[in-house]
Amino acid sequence: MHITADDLISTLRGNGLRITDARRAVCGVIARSHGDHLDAATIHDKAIKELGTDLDLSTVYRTLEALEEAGAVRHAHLGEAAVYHLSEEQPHQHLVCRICGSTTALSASDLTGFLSSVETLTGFVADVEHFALSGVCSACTHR
Amino acid sequence: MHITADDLISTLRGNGLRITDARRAVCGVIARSHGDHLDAATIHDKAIKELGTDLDLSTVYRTLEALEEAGAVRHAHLGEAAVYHLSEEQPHQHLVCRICGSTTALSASDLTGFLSSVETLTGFVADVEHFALSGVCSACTHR
DNA sequence: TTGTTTGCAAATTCTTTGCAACGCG
DNA sequence: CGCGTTGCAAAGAATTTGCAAACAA
Repeated sequence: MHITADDLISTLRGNGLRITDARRAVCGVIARSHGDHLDAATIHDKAIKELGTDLDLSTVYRTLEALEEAGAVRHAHLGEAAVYHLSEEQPHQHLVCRICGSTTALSASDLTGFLSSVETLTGFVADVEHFALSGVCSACTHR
Repeated sequence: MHITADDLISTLRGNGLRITDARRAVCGVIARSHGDHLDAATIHDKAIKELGTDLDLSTVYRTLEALEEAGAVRHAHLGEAAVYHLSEEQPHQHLVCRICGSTTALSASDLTGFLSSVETLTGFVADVEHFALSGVCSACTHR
């Protein structure tokens, strides 16, 4: 089942945090972002639209931090800015083309073999989600 | 054979660039860094020692950019700051522990299988070097 | 000489932080 | 009411850029 804004709000409340309009807006944006990975600036813009009033970027960062501490949200580094997404999404490796900037995803099932061999070899439990893999996409290769 | 400072200097000269004390110092630092991945601030410090006189950080960045454009040097993102290294070094994946910050390397041979399957699946030619893989090292797992 | 480089300082980009006012519970 | 939250403005950290002076070729 999909996570809703209310689920996120409940998570915050469950962690003893107070519920404000700012947090409701950010939770709404994240909940509706399913599949997308948004950076703080984008979340900020969308939250302002959702809210009607203004909202400080630092509040967005603080809310994302709270959601991340609560385990509901995670962030990844695909390029310059960090992008945030629900932690329930299934892990996938991002492949970012250094030429055209496009992002391709590699599903979890295509990664398991690699990850278990990494763990066997080094004892390292990798979080593929966190950093993108840089490279050249097939379209740019054929040019 | 190992790349020397003079090789790097020749590369720059070959690209029509002028040779200055600043560039000689940066090339020297990079050439002697074999195996290490240094960030701009570290290269800056070492270059100043090598040079005796002062040297601006922006000059270090510009020299690294020139070396990178010439194809002699590449950079990777392991943490906050970018790190630079000779491009002749054999590709290896960096595994950075998000708990203790330690870095483990995974050799090229352990990666070929994974990389070729990525290419088969998506047509994406990955540059494992560029971004580190985040995760938890075995020492931190056992704690 | 002359077009490149450099140092310096300021601008940028993303993110964090201090603090007084504000508002949820 | 009391303490968590917010907005604001400023601090940071890494990197880039504009410009006039200095310098390699």
